[in-house]
Amino acid sequence: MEDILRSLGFLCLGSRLKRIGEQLQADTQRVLDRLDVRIQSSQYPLLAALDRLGPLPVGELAQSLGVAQPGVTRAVSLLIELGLVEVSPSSDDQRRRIVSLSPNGRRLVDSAKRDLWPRIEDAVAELCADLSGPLLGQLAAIEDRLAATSLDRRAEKVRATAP
Amino acid sequence: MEDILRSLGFLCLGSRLKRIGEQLQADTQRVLDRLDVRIQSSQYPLLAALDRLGPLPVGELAQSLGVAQPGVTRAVSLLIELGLVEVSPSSDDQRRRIVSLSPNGRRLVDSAKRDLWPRIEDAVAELCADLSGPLLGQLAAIEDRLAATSLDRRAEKVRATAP
DNA sequence: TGACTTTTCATTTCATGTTATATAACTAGT
DNA sequence: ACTAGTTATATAACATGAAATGAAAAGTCA
Repeated sequence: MEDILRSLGFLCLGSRLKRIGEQLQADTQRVLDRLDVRIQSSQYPLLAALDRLGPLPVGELAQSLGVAQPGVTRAVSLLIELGLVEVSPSSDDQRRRIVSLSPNGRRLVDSAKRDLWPRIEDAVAELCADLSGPLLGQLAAIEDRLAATSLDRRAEKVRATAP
Repeated sequence: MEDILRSLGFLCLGSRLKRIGEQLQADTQRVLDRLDVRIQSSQYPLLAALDRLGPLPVGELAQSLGVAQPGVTRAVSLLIELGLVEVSPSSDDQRRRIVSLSPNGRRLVDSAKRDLWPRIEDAVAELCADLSGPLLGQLAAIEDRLAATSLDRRAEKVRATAP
């Protein structure tokens, strides 16, 4: 069965990037599910941003993640319910709501930095190893490699071989 | 403002690919809006698949597009409402619904192939021109170029310079 | 032939992105 | 200090992806 997005090349690059990205996220989610982490893989970038940059107002968080502000507002509400982040009003500007990691969120991030993220990063790095040349060719290689061995299988192998 | 997804590299490659893909699609949508084409840019791959492969049942359409079947069912319903595709039952298997371009859909695809798609393809090709080396570097270059000149602006320029 | 399994598609539910808009707080100009 | 504009966030409406589930048709096998 012909892969239309691949055949169309540059014309459908947007759809194709989205498709590959979604597959990577879905595979990452499977890794999380297997480890009984109960958050969505897509929430990690927000937590990582708070970890890296410290407490931030909603708007700056959106900017640093490169997404629209309503998406961050919604994600923050969800993470508050899960008890992973907290919000406090800014002292000098009552409109701003400063988002920060809660103690539980801190623990989650610390353990992810130690145990989870390196594994995923290694799996993705392995997936992209030795790629070079034009973008479309690299994307095709990634798709082929993913079809042969999904990212979550790779993540297991990485763990198995790491000391 | 630090771009977290970029800083995190391979760890958030999935989110990053999605983000770039969404931006490309949004820019493409702006090109369509300006030309008063009233369909979503994300519908074009489906129409292109029917154009390239001829009438197809829903399942094979989903497979050739690399998306899940419910997405295709929904997109087809929408395109039927717009009068761009038609569905007919398969003669030998009553479960299958064969999707094909309607006369209006045929006209839309033909005009897009002539006027629209080459312009978008050229703009994306220009966006990705002269890229080489590691994937993350190419993605960063694409993001930087898009930030400097959006894809819809590039599409206009391409048209302006083409004879 | 009749019961069980598989296949195909539709529907539902949910996650997450967008844009548009409402509201509250801040800022400036008179 | 009042009015007008701007900014920060929340909310609503919509688009689109996935997974789970349901229902009908086809296939299989005793």
